[in-house]
Amino acid sequence: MPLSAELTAFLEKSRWPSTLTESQLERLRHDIYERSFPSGSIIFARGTPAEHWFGVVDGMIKVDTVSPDGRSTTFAGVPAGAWFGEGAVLKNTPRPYSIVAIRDSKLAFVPRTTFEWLLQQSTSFSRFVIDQLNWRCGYYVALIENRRLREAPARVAFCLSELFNPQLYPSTESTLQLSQEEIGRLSGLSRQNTNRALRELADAKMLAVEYGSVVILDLQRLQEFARQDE
DNA sequence: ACATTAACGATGA
DNA sequence: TCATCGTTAATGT
Repeated sequence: MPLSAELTAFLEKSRWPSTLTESQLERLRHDIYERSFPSGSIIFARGTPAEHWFGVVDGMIKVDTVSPDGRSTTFAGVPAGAWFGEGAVLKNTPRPYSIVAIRDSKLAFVPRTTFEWLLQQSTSFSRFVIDQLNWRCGYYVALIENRRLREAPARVAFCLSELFNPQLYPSTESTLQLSQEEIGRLSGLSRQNTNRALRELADAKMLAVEYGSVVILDLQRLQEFARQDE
């Protein structure tokens, strides 16, 4: 069965497939498949076995947990163009987080056996996965620093600007279709605080607030504002 | 004090 | 009609 044009284009713009040999690509094309999820749907609940590595072809997903009393914490937002889930696949343990579609989304599924096979077959693929894990680690170190030392606007600036991390999220578009509620979850702030922080950032012309989305106007200043220590 | 939650009307898709 | 937004009031630590 031939791949859809959309999935083919997605693989072509991803960094790692171009480093594979033709026979490795052949197996990848054979094993990979695509599925769609409506906004708000739970793609995988916490605790389900990690049988796949994922690419976000379209839309946006988040990784979060829900406590017994119904409150949720978001650990990461993953925009279109990114690959994720290697941690749980490598450990071969149940997923410690839920994966939820924030918008209507399309995901590429790479089965665990294919993923493991590529790791063994291709040093450049292994290197891609190592780099990916390393950048994630760096992200969480910076996140902890940011959250302990900075005020709300800088926290929001950090979470938004990190969605443009070229290694982890290489093709994020400047309009982020995120409600202020979701941005609050990502930043660890209430919606009301998020709203105030966003309008401060908008006053400084770093971004523009629109209905159901924010438009990044000056990514460099947003990054500087997120990281500068005061 | 301060942030978070609750609650409200207004407004956009 | 429903989601989202901006604001104010109540609540909690």
